[in-house]
Amino acid sequence: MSLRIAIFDDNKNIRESISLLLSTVPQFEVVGSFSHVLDCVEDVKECKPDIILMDIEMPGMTGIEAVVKIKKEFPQIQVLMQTVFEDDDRVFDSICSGASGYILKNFLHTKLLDSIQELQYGGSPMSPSIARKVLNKMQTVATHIRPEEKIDYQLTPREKEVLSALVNGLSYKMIAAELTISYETVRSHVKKIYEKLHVASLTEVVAKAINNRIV
Amino acid sequence: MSLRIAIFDDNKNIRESISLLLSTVPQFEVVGSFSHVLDCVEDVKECKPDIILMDIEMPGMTGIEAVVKIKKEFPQIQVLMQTVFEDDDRVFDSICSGASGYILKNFLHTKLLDSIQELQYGGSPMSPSIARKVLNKMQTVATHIRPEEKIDYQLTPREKEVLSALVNGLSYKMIAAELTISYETVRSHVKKIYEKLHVASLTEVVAKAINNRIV
DNA sequence: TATCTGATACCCACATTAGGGGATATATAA
DNA sequence: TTATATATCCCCTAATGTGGGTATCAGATA
Repeated sequence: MSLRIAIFDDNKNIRESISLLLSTVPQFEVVGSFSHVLDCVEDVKECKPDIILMDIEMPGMTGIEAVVKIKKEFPQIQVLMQTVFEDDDRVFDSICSGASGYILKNFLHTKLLDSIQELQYGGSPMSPSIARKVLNKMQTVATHIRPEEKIDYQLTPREKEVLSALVNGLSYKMIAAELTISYETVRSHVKKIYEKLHVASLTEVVAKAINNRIV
Repeated sequence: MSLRIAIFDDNKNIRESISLLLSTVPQFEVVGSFSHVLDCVEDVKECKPDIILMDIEMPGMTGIEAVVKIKKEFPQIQVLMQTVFEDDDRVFDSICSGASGYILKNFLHTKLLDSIQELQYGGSPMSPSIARKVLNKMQTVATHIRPEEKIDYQLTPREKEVLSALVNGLSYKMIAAELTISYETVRSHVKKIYEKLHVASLTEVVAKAINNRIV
């Protein structure tokens, strides 16, 4: 069973040398080769690739934006980003866009064939330095979103209801109506919430509630 | 220049076969081989490895906990996790613990040597399926922390300053003092912000600002 | 039984924010 | 040269929130 591959790269030489390289593997079939991604969705619809090799820097629209569009239409297609750059933003954005692999161009000649096969078998080929960046990012992101602030403020169920209503922008009156309790009761709950969260204004409550994912 | 390697694995056969494998490379030197991690910090202090091969499942303390301790004391040491398991939690926890690579044991015989070298040169070796898991996690985490709705509300720089002060819980008075403008000016800005964000109360402003990461 | 907590409700006095105006100065764009 | 946008300031009234209390009642706990 052959594997259909499409190439997006604004450099003609690179497209051709990649094609040549791929042609050495019998089951690889280059079904499309494009110099820009302005019509990428149509192009992909036409040539129906299993795997796309996507350059990042291209005129008009970047490969990253293209991947977003393509993955939206054809989520099953695997995209391998290839670029000369390895700045954090590009790497991170590529991953978020839905790419399944990311290799630097100076690894192309030695690793491209392996990478494609790895993709095919459910792996995510990455150049070593990219893999390291990804892991580091994971670490910082994880310790950033997870940890600490998952303090338990010991809010009662009712207080949590009030709190989430507050975060949704309701006034005390509206909350009273919503929960069918009196305005004064809402006030009592809010006072308790203030105590428990150690804050002194509604805006602080809302900020703290959202940032600490209490609601 | 030789590379000092330590092994932590409760299975004696595995430790020995790894040692044997590593001994085929002249510049690799196995400086320690341990069946548990209960004294890992002391062990590491003693044998001073550059790289540690860490099994996850071990009696007493898991490899993941051990990595946390080791990286705290010796942050420059590179740790390669090796395990038969690839459930999301273990993988994710390992990465958060500070490991620089993660390979499955059934790849040990073919990939261990390459992996160690990759580590040495600043890469992060991962078995293909692990790499995929990591990328997927990144995607979900990323889309979770930076949710789409990055709508541009066209706030002016000054309005953004006011907004971020609001989110930090400051009152109009305090903001006025902070920005050295009058209370009334703060009010004017806030009015504008209300218009632009289509909201009608401070709490909504704060909630919207945080959720859409305007600030 | 006595005490505590969660949820409910009320009062008063004061502070702050909301909503409706209008005004001035400056720079930039049409 | 009018507009337009930004940033600044002011007034007044109504609505809402803040801080200090007190009180009832049910249910769990000591």
